[in-house]
Amino acid sequence: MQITLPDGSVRDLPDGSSGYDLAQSISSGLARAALAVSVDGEVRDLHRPLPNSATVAILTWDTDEGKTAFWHSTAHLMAEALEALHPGVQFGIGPAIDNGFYYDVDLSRTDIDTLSPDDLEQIEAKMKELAKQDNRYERREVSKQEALDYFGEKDDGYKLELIEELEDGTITFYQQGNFVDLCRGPHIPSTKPIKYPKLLNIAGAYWRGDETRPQLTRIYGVSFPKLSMLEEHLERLELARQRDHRKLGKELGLFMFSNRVGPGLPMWLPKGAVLRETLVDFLKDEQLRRGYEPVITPHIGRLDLYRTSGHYPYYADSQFPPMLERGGAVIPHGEHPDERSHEGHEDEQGYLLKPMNCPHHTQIYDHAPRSYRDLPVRLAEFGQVYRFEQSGELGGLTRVRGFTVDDAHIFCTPEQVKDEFKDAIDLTLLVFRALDFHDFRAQVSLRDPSNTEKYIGDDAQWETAQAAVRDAAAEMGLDTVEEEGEAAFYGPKLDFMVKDALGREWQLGTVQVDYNLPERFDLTYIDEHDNRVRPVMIHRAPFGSLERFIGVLIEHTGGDFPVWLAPTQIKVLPVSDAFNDYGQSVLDQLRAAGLRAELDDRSEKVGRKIRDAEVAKTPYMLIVGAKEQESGSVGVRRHGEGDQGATSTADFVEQIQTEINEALGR
RNA sequence: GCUGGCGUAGCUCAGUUGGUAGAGCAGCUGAUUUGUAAUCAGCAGGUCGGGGGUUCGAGUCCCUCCGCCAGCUCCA
Repeated sequence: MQITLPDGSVRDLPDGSSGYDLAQSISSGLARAALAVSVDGEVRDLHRPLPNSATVAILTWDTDEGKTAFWHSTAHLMAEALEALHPGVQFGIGPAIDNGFYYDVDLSRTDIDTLSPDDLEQIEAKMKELAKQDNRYERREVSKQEALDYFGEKDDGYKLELIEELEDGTITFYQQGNFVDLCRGPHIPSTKPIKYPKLLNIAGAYWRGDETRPQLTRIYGVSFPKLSMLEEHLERLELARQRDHRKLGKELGLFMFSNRVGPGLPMWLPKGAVLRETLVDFLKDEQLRRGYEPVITPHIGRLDLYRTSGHYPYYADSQFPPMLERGGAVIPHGEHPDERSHEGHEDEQGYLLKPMNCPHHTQIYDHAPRSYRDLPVRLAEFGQVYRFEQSGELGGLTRVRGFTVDDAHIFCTPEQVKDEFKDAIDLTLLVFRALDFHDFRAQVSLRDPSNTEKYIGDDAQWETAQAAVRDAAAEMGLDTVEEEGEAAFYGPKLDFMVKDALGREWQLGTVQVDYNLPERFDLTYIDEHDNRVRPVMIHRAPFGSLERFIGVLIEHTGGDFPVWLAPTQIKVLPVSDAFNDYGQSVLDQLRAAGLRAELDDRSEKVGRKIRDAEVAKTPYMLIVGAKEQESGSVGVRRHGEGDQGATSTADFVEQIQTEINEALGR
């Protein structure tokens, strides 16, 4: 048989050889490291016979596919261990994920109701014991009937449901030891390399992701062939926890929550408020250059406003309940206001805390007749909005109930849409660059074609809008991924996704085209032929929300903000009380130059002052003592880098201002 | 909202089988006057998340509510 390797070289092997034979023929080292093979692009078990002529790549631990096979095999091993310890356990699905694997299990027929951390240790121990038996992962093709018969007795409908959906003739079982699972594979050759499994946590997960179906117990884990790899992995997890924005936000005094104020309602402490306002000023400045006009609108609006926009009552569950007008509420006889659903009644009057700013902005656009000569009209507002997120979804600054959108709505002619959309992308990229967000994903969020009634607007509008988003992204040279079903209910979006310290992806910046709201609010302008026509609306928010953005920013920087953003940029540290006056004069100079500086005039040793400033992640420390006082200079120390030597105060000011301007691209 | 875990001083955490709270840091006071990551001493600080129950006695056990965390579901 002729096997082609990815590098183009050809190997001649005896007919019927497996991937494992191929690996061995290359080198024994590679054979030991081999986890699976890719045959003409399809990932397969190492010990399956190869076709007579194929391109075969050996997949090792260094490849995603290799890791997937390893972790997925660990999931089977865990299932085997669990079944041995708790007979009667039923299994849902157990795939490999980015960083390990999980298996969903139903314990209802077993001797236990729930799993505790102690149980996990016990399962882990059993896994190690079973792994040592070095059982092969055996693949077996089975008929549908055979598959149904096998699981018929032991399964309340999980595997059976999966089997029902499969075509007869495509079904395979995998068995290692006494454990048999429905599985498409691939798997590693045997259990032996799974020496260091680690079960990390337990959570609930709905069967097939459907909240109306039973909730299973999901066990997350990871595994490695070497102890050092496991240790390194756990260390990385720990480092990620160190960068958690909730932890750093507390330590650096940036923001807080209060049970009395309410869950999901962040409050900004002085340092955090400075950080946030600096970000706001940065964007305001840039928007001014790009022809945006600031507006300010109230936090509430009449229910009718949202009836027109389509938000009320259809999104009632994710809004704070409406404030009904005194005497204006129409409450059916016998119904207590507190017991009413949030959906309300068509003719009741009242106000809603705004879940978004768009409806208000349409009214600003509409307050005066608009000419094509006026367009585009770009209305910008850092608008605070409120959404009643489900309690279990709240978390730190990344998912809150009250947040600030760096919102702008651009009203333009259909011809201007593409350029305006591109400029909004450009602005978003500028923001990302200024903050060193290089690792983001641009996602074109389209409507779900199989569920179009979730969205407002007709098909033609959607087609036009989706094409506009695609084109603009392509022309800006963005590498995009398309996701169906991720659109806003009023239009498609281009979303910028960034990961947090734990690898969870968050939507930050967003640009959206909207042909619907102008229609609903009957917005018009007079075109060059004196006709009243519809403008197109573009929604855009480079940060997305300040809260979420800053949460992710904290995790990216680990709290080491660039100088232009640092709440305290400089700390002046006199070596003793005798130099507090000189320190004060340095502080005055820094502040006069517009820099955010503080003086540490405590009766402490400099070592202590430096330590405190370092822990607070202050970018610059200026040590002042006799030498400096005499020559009018400062001893510069940079956070994390140590002593930078002495320089005149004026030179230092100039140097730091240059650094700031460069960071901002000015 | 669901499943599981957690909630002790401003922060990080101890608290044995139930016998009515303890440390370090931070804070305050005093001493020290300091040259590139923690000076010393003293003092003060807690309805142990809230409420209810069991008990002679509850931070420890039970119920309930609130909040936080992980995941699921959701996310205009």
